[in-house]
Amino acid sequence: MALNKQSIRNLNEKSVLRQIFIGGPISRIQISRNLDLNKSTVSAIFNDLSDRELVVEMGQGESTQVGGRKPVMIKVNPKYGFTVNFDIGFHHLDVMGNYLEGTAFFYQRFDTTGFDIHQIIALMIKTVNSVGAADMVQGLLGISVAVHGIVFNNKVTYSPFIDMEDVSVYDELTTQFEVPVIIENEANLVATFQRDFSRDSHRTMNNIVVISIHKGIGAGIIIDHNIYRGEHGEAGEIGRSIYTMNLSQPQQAEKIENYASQDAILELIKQRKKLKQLNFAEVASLYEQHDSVVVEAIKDFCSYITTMVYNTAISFNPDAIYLSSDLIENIAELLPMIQAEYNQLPGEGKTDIRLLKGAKFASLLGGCSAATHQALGITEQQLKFNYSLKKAVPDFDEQAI
Amino acid sequence: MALNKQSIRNLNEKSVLRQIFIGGPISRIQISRNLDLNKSTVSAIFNDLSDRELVVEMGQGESTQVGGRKPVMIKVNPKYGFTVNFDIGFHHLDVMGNYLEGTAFFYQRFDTTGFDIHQIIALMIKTVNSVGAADMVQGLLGISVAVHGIVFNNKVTYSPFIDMEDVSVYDELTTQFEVPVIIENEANLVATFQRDFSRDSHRTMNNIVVISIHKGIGAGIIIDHNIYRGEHGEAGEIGRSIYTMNLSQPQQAEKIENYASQDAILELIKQRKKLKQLNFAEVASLYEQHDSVVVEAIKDFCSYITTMVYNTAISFNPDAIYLSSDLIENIAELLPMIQAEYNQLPGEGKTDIRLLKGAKFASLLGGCSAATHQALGITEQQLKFNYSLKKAVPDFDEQAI
DNA sequence: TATTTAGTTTGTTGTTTGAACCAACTTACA
DNA sequence: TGTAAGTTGGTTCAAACAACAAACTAAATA
Repeated sequence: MALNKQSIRNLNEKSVLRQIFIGGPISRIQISRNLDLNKSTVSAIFNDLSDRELVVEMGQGESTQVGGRKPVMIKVNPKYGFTVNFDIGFHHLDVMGNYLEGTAFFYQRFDTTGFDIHQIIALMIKTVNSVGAADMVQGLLGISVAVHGIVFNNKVTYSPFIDMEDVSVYDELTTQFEVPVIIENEANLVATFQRDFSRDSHRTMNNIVVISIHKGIGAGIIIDHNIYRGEHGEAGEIGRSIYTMNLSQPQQAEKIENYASQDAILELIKQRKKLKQLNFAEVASLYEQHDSVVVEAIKDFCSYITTMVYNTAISFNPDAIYLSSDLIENIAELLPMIQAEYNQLPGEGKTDIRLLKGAKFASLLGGCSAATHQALGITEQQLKFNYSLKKAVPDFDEQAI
Repeated sequence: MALNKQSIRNLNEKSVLRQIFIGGPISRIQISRNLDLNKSTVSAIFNDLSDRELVVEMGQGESTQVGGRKPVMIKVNPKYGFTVNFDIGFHHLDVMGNYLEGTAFFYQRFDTTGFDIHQIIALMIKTVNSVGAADMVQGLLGISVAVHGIVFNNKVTYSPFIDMEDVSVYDELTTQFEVPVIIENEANLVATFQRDFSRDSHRTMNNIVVISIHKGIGAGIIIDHNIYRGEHGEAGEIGRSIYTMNLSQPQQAEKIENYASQDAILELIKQRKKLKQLNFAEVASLYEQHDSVVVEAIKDFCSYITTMVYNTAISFNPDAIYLSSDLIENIAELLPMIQAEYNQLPGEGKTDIRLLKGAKFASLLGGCSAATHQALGITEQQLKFNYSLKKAVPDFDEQAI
């Protein structure tokens, strides 16, 4: 498609809106300079956006220079509307409500043990209806759902933990609420979170990979600022990789997540120590006590992860690889161990390996980003969001992020 | 950057030119329909392009319908100019001259055994000067160089087979010829060839991976129609992957290409059979004779490749994976063997595994595409080229492609 | 001749642009 | 303290320009 008349203003409008989004409070003149658009054009577009109440003026900025009129600072109107974002976990449903610029105003975790997919969807619908935010121009703008499985075109094509019974979450929510609905793989949303909410890097990252290690192992891949899904949404399912070169019996090849996932490690420890129950805090505690079974299991875990990280770095050569794992988060020694082992492997100028900060709300916030992109029609370009949870999760320490 | 006034016409001009490129002979009205641009706009843009002699009218098309004026067909002007494209091999330098639309008019292979990089560059410069094509509007439009190594931003950062001595091929050629010069990794150019020259698929492929198995093993990755290079041009160096999970001694981890590359397999056979010399045709012949050493080595080779292909398919989930390998090309049984073993591995709706057709000239033609893109300033969008070698390589059977 | 389709011409519309202008601020200086 | 000069932000408005729609010409079929 070429540029016909409508698309021009449309695109420039989105570019200006994006500048206001990512540039925080910003003046018209600065937008004009950033976009190489005439300032009168920017003014005209601002007036349109302002008429639609998408953006608001917010007092004057500083004239730090040699004098001259102070700029009028512009920002996204947080009262324009909000998104509601879900994460369907194994035994819980997480919900977060976010204003347009990302600030969370609501968070809740529901226990869904024993729920089937119909009950979960009913709970989602009920929750969306209850999460009204007052004084909004538009109200609900979009809904996102993080799914632990494979998703393609808003359809869940593979769900190892929850039985989807051929129910389409997308259809159910779309018919109920007439706003954009996004169903997306959890690892992809975590990667989106890292891209749009993180402040952990000064340099701009074009390509990042998030390796999410929980029940299984999956990678969320951002290439050229966009989620890379592959042909059927199956890209990054690196837990299914085969590392055992058992040449004589290819049929017996086993995927790596069968022994390298957190669940596999926990299961191993439980078996060896003949335990019924075991959680990550307990593993961490046993590890601190130098329990030999746990130490050995963790050491193997690190080696597996290191190899996977190394091969992923080689395949994708991203700017950084982020690890999202409760085990690694709970045992402080693990990340340095993995990094040390990684650095022993051949190669120069190795990829940065980092711990994903703020993993607890990552998929929800990533979903907020995806839903907001969709709601504003800015699907091609990256946005940057406010990281502010204090209203929704008062006891959460944001400084740690 | 937003759309300022200059960029609009510029972009539409490129869109029209691209239509003419990929749409073969095409009429103004068809372009207008394809691009959703008014036909008068298309006419105006055509006149501009025609004034610059980039495109030419070529007689009338058919009016297959119920009557009406016949359309005037338009095509790219093959006499506008040409590109010169090199492949620096281990012991040879390949050169091809191509008209704007891809047709090869010149091909030569030079033996460069014993040459250092200075001599190779001197030979390249001499060759470009001699490859004048007559009656060209612009003459030389661009130069491409395929390199077996890692390239980033037109700089060779790693060259395992040729000593680059800190010489910049890019600088040498750019100062000598004032046209765009492109230095690019060989596997990336082969992937570009597959994208832009291949006729082997009806469906449009967004994402493809070419695995090039020669002295080493590297992948050329096309994501969303563009070469994916990664942060430092190192993406797809999958030969460096580690598959041995020797947990106790990570230092001893060995990269897969040390035993899965063609050179490794040939070396193994040579050792076991105590041979001094061995080429692919001889291996093929020994394999047909059921030579046990060769059969076993080839069987292992297939298993290694299958595993690499499987893991690559899992990581990237591309539309198809193409294999470029002399061994697989020379022994007809190999591809079916790999495919069969691949299909035994778990997973549904598996990625297509295919043999790259026309491997011999793939990097040159991929370079032609890259150089032409650059010369026309169409870097964001895909072009499709004419596959015609008969003028340059009369004895080559194009039907096999 | 009626109808259909391709392409051109011409005047209209919408968008960016540049220049002039107004607004508001800082600094210098009387 | 007051005022003029200089600087920067933002608005207004006519001009430029690209895409567009409509009317037209050209050339085909039935």
